[in-house]
Amino acid sequence: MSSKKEKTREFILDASYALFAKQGFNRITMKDICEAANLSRGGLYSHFSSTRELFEAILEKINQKEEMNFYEEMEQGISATQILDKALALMEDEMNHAEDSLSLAMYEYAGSGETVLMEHFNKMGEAKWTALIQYGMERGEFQRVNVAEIVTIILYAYQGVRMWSRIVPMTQETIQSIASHIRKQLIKEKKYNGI
Amino acid sequence: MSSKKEKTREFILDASYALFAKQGFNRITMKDICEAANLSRGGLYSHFSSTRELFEAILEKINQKEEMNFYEEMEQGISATQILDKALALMEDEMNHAEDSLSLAMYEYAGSGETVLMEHFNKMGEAKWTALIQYGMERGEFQRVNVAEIVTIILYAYQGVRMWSRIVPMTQETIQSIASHIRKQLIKEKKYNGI
Amino acid sequence: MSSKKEKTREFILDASYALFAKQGFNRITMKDICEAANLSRGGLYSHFSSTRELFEAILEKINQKEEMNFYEEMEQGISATQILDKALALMEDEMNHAEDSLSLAMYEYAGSGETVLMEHFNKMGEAKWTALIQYGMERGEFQRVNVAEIVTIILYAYQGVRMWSRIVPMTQETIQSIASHIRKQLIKEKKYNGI
Amino acid sequence: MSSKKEKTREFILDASYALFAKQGFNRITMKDICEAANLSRGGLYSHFSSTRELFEAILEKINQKEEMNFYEEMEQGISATQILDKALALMEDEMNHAEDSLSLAMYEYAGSGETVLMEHFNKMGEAKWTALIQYGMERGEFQRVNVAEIVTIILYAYQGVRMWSRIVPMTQETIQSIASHIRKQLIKEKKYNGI
DNA sequence: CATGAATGAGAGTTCATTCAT
DNA sequence: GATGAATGAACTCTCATTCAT
Repeated sequence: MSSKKEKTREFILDASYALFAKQGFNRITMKDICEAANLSRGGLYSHFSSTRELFEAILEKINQKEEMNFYEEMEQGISATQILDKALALMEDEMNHAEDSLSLAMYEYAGSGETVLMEHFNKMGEAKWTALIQYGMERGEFQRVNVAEIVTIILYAYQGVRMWSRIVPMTQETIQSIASHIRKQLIKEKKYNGI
Repeated sequence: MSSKKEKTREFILDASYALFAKQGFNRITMKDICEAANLSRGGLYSHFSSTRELFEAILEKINQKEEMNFYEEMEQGISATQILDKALALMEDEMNHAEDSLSLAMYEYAGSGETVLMEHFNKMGEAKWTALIQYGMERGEFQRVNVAEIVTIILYAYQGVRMWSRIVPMTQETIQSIASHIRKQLIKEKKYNGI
Repeated sequence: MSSKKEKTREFILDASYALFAKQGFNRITMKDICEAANLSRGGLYSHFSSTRELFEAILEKINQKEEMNFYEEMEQGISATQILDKALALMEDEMNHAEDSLSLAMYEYAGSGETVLMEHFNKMGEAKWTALIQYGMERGEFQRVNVAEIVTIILYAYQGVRMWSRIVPMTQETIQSIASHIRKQLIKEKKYNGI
Repeated sequence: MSSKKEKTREFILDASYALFAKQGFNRITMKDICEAANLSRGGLYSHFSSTRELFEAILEKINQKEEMNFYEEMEQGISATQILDKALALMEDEMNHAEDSLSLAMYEYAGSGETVLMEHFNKMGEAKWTALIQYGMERGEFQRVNVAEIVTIILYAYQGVRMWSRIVPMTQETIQSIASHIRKQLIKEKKYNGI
C-alpha cells in the first residue's frame, strides 16, 4: 500500500507531465505545477525542490515502464515482421500524439545541464532496433541492409516528426510515410499497404 | 549605404543569434542580449522591444538569404545528381554544426505562439526537395520513387539529427548515414562513396 | 517523578540550548529545533509554540539553578578571599567557554521585546557582587573601594569578553587579565599568582 | 563630484545604519532596507546584493573615518592626560548612545561567517590604547601599570556596557564608573572629578 | 539615440503554524 | 500526545521595461 505521500508524489508527476509535454521544460515554473497539482507552494516543495528534480523523476518513471523493447518478443520466436509492424504502429501512434511527447522538454532540459539520461534513452533506442533488424535478417525475413544506417533513419526521422508536428500541422500521409519507408527498406514484399 | 542604426541592428542580430543557437529561445533574456551586444538596456530597447521581436528579425534575415534553393541551378540545367550532392554536403555540414543551429530556439519560439514562420520554412523545404526529385526523375537521373515519402525522410531525418546532436555526441558515421541513405534512394548507381 | 511529557520538555530545552548558544536567538527556527530534538513539528508545538516561549523557558531554568550566589557561603562565614577566588575561577571558566554562553541569544531576544528577565539577571549579578565586596571590606579582607565602580567593572568586563570571544580568538592572558585585575583592586597583598 | 549612483549608495548606507543599530543584523531584511531607503527591490539590489554585503560596506565606511586614533595627537606632543580625557569623554558619549552602536549587529554578523573585519577592529583598538598608555608612562604622566591588563579592562568593560545598555536601563553613574576607574588606574593624582 | 538607475511584477524558497490521521 | 503533509505568508532575487539625463 502506497503512503499518502507516495500518492501525492505520483499525482504531481502526472499533473506536471502534461505541462512539460505541452510547454517544454523552461517555461514551466513551480507555480504552474502548484496550480496544476492543486497544491500549495510549500506542499510541492516538500516533494520536489525544483522543476529539474521533478522532471528527472518523470524521466525516471518513463524509463522504468519503457513500452516496447522487442526482446521478450524475439525470445518468444515471434516473427520479425510481426514485431516490426507492431513497433511501426506504435511509432505512428506516437507521432500522431506528439503533443503528449516530452521531446521538446527533454531537449530544453538537456540543453541546460545533464545529458546522461538522454544518452541513455538514445542508446536504448539504437540497441533495440539494431537487435530487431539483425533478428529479422537472421531469420531471412528482412533484406540484407546496412543496419546502422537504417537504425539512424528510423530513430531520427521519427524524432524529427515528433518535434515538427508540435509546430506545423502534419498530415496522416506524412506520418505514414515514415513507417512505410522503413518497412520497404526491410521487407522484401512488393507492397506495404500502410500508405 | 546602411545608417549607423542599421549597423547596430545587424550587430544585435548577430550577437543574439549565437545566444539563441546555444541556449534556445526561452532561456535568453533581454539582459543577456544587452551584455552580448555590449549595449545598454535603453539602447537595445530602441531597436527591439522583446526577445520575440528580435528572434523574428533573425528568422526574417535567415529566410532572405536562404542558402540553397535549387531553382537557379535547375534552371541552368545543372545535373540533378550534382545539385543533390551539393545539397547533401551542405546538410552534412549543418548536422556537424548543430550548435550553430536555431532549431531548438525555433521549437521553443513556436511552442509559445506564432507558427506561421515555421510553417513557411517547412513548406519551402518540402517544395524545393520535391522540385529537385521530380527534376531528377524527369531527367532520368533519379529512380522512380514515392516523392512525398522520400522528401519526408529527408526533411525529418535531418531535423532529428540536428536536434539530437545538440545533446548526445553523434559520430561522423551516423551523420553520413543520412546522406548516404538519401542518395541510395535516388541514385541508381551501386555505390555512394560519401561513406 | 517527572512524567514523560516533562522529560520530553527537558530534552527539548537541552537540545535547543546548544542551538541558541551557538547561533543566537534570531537565526534559530522551530524547524531547527525539531531536527535537533528529533521531534515532529506537531510534537514540538504541543510543548512550545514559538522560539520565544522556548527561550524563555530556558532562561527560567537557568535562573533557578543559578550557580554561585555567595549568600550561603557568606552565611557560613567562609573568607571573602576564598569566595572571591572561587567566583573568579568560575568566571574564567565561563569566559573560556563562551561558545556555551547564551549571551548573544539573550541580546537578540531582548532586542526584540521583553527585557524584564534580562534586567532581573543584571540586578542579581549586581546584588551578589555588591554583597560580597561589602562582606570582604567589613571583614577587613578587602581594601576600601568604590563598590559600585568595581562591580560595574566586574560585570561588564566579563560580559564584554564573553561576547567578543565568540568572534575573535582570545588568549588565556587576556582572559586571566580580567580576574587578575579584579583581584588586585580588592586584595591588599602585593601579588596575585593566578597569572 | 560624486555620481548619482554614489549618492544613492551613501544614502542606503546611512538609512540602513539606523536599522542595523536598532535591530541587529539578522532581523533586518532587504525589504526593510528598501523601505528605509525609499527604494524598490531592484533598485536596492543594483547597489547591494545582500544584507551581508551592505553591512560590510557600512563597516568599511566606519573603518575609514575611525574617529579617535590618538596617533596624530601623540605626534603633536599633546599631554597623555589630555588625550586620555578626550578619549574617555568620547567613550562615555558612545556608551550613552548605545542605540546608535552597531555592536549587536556586528556580533550577529560575525556569528554567521566572516570575522576578519571584527578582528581588525579589535586589533586596532588594542594597538591604539597600548600606544597611548605607553606614551603616558614614558612621559611620566601615567603610573607604571600592566599595560595589557589595563587595555583589556578598557576595551571589554566598554564593550560590555555598550551591549547591556541596549537592554537594561543604565544610569549615568554606571557609565561614568568605567571612565572613572580607567582614569584612576593611570593617573597619579588623588582625584578624578568625573564622578 | 544611448545610458543606466530605478521600478515593480513575479519566480524561487523557506518556515511558522495547522490539522487529519 | 505525536506525526508529518499541507498551507500560506514573507523573503530573496531577477528581469522586462521605463525614463530622466
